Amino acid sequence: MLRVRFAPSPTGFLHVGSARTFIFNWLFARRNGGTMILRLDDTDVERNTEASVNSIFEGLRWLALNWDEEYKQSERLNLHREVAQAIFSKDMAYRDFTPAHAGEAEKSGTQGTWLFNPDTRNMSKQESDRRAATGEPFALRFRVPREQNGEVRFNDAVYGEQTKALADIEDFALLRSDGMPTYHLASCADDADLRISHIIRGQDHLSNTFKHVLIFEAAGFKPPQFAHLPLLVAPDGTKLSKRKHGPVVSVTTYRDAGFLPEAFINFLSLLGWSPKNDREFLPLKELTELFSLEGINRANAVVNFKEPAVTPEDTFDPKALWLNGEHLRALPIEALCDRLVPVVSDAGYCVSPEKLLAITRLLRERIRLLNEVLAVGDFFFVDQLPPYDPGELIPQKGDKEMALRALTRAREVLPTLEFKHDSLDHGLRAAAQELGLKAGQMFQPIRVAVCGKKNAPPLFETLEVVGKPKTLERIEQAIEKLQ
RNA sequence: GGCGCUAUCGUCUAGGGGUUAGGACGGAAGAUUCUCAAUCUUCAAACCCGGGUUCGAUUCCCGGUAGCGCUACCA
Repeated sequence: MLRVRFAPSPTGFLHVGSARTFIFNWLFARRNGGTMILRLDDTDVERNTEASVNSIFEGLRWLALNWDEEYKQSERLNLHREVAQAIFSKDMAYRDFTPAHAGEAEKSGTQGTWLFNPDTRNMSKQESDRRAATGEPFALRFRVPREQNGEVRFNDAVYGEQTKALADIEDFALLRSDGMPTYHLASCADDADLRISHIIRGQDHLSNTFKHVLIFEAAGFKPPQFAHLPLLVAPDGTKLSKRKHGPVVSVTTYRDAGFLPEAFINFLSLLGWSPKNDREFLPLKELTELFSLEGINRANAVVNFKEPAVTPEDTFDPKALWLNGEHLRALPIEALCDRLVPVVSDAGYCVSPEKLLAITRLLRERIRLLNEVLAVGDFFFVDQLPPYDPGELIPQKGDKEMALRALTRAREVLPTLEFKHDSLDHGLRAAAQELGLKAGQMFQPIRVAVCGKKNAPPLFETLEVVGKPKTLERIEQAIEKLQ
């Protein structure tokens, strides 16, 4: 039975790297009829927050990819301790009475590599037992059998055969001095207990995997299949981090900007994985059918945002924006309209369903993010147009006088027309001809008058939606502006 | 410092002992059009460096360089 897990540690919001790991696990599970497990790796009491747990669920809920089982490591501490005890009883771990953080300076700082502390590693069983009996706190360390001169090996589904000399692996901790399991122990104990068959996770764990193999074997478990994913990095090449890169790496930033979850998933799936058939636009269904571990790449992938990020162009990878536009346009018009409802109402606008549907039709090819309807189609929603430069009313190769003539003629003609595409088309073209204007020279002043900007959807359809009273009112205002 | 991993257009990637090194985004130009967008066409744009192996390497091997990761009683 194929079982995979996504195991975030709740120390911040859900970021895109984690989301991608989740997505790859999900795709793999669904592709192969396996079980998707969500496990909160919350053994670091110091750094875990409830807010982070909520934020992770919030992000996952938005993705709308379901999981089948759910666990919390903090509720499984007995299991972790049992596994630690089993390893200790085989003498493959030992007590380290060094106070926490005491050896930090020598360990990490300078040039030498810290591997173990001979004093504690070689402490006699009698002394160890005696000191433990007095209640002196200790951490439990794995006794890496370095004297065997052997190596640890495993076969990674992405990176291939991996080996590392035992002599290069330090005596890592299994239990902290407060009795809490470390990540390595808890993770392996749970993976074994939950019968995880494939561990798909970030490449930052590739080096750790040697330790994990050691734990699995010491505890008598068969290690699962590992598949490490290349990291998602910022344009500067460093690993995406919440601290360094801020909200641009948060899943909720994408949600709040008006991404469609299916587009977001599509975008992330293409970072570090390829279907190898030149397809880029991939709905979830196809992604699920196409996904395989063989398509996973080994080199880190850059999420191409710009810093400092202010506009969507800066904040999001251009391909993400493009893909979202594609997914937007692939949606049936009613479905897109439904997605737009909360965007419009959250902005404080009140529009009838029929009108919003008509607006959706006009805007769908002009937006890449849901929220762009607000900026691109503001004139559909507001009563009073925001201020604009009256100079915009002046058409190509024309002057103020021409704009005025076009608008005054429009003011005369429009009341007599039915506000439907064909009627407006005939009426306004005829008017242009009478005035000796090109169609564009007639239309632009009207467009700017009604929309408050030069770039907008086609004129007749737009007027149809804006309606006769508002159109005339805005033309009137434009004429005043020009005079 | 030690160990591990990686290296194809600006970015995401395909490919692989002999190719005009393919696609996508983005960029440029053009077509279409009442503007914009969408759409279509075209163009510019890459095999990190040095040694091998070979008739022939971007591809295989070794070395270098660079980047990233791990090196915590974080995960």
